[in-house]
Amino acid sequence: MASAFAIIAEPNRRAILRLLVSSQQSVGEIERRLRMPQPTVSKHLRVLREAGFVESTVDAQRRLYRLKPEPLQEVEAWLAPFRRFWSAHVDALERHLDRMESIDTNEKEDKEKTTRPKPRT
Amino acid sequence: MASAFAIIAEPNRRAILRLLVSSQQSVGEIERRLRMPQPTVSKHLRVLREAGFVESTVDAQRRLYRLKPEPLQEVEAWLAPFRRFWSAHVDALERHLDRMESIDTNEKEDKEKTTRPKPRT
DNA sequence: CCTATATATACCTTGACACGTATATACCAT
DNA sequence: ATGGTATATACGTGTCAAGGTATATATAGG
Repeated sequence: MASAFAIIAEPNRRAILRLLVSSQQSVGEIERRLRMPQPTVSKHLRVLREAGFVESTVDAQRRLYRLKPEPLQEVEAWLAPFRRFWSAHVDALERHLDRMESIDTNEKEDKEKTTRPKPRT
Repeated sequence: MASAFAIIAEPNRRAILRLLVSSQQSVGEIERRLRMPQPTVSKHLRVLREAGFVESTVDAQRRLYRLKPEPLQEVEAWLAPFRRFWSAHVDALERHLDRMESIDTNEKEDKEKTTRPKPRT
C-alpha cells in the first residue's frame, strides 16, 4: 500500500484532488476540465480510491467522485513539526513561490556545480 | 526539476527531513541515526539540496546539513485549500451521525444527484 | 608525502509507474 | 435485443528513480 506522499507525487492526481475540493465530479467532468484522456482519469481515480483519497457513488452510468479527508490529513500531520521551524522564514516563501511560478516548466540539469565550500566557525 | 511532492515521496528523504527539524546534522550522524548506507544518504541529500530542502556548510571533513523552509512551505500552501474542506467534512459527519443516531442500525445507500451533468458536445 | 577519515559520485541493475491504444463492462433508451 | 453513452481495465512500452558496490575527491594529521 503506497503512502499518501507517493500518491500526491503525481501532478495529474493533485489536479484531480484540487478539482474535487469544490464539489464532487463525474469522471467525464474531470476529463473535460483537466483535458485528460478518459483512461488516464479512471486509472488515477482508481489509485486515489484505493489509497482512500476519494470515494464514489453511482449515478446512472456516471460515477461521482468526492474527497475523503484522511490521507491528506496524514500529510498535514507529517508537516506539522516543520511549522514551528519555518515560522521565522515567512517572507522567504513568497520569493520562492514567485520563482516557481516564473520557472514552472523549466527543466535544467546541472552537472556538479553544487555547493561552494565556505569555512564555518 | 522535480516538484517538492516528488521529493518527499521517498521515505528515506522524509526521515532525513524529520531528523533535521531538531538541528543540523552531519552526513555521518544521519547515516548512523537512520542506519542507512552512506552513499544512500549522500545521494538523497543531493536530491534534497538541489530541490532546495536543505543547505550545507563545511566543517573540516564534515558537511553539516540543515533545513530550508521554502519547499515544504510550498506543500503547505497546496494543502491549505483542503483544510476548509476538512472542517466542513467534520461538521457534515457530525450532522450525519446525529441523524443516524435516531435511525441507528439502518443500512444506508446514498443515491443523491446533486450535480446534474450536461451531455458532452 | 602518506594515511585515515568523511563525503561525493559513477556504473549497473531492477522495479515501479505513467501513458496510449484497444477493448471490456455497465447502464440507459428505443 | 440494439445501439449509445459512461467508465473501467488489459496490455505493451518507455522512462526514471532507487539501491548496491566500487571508487573518487577533499581534508586533517603525522
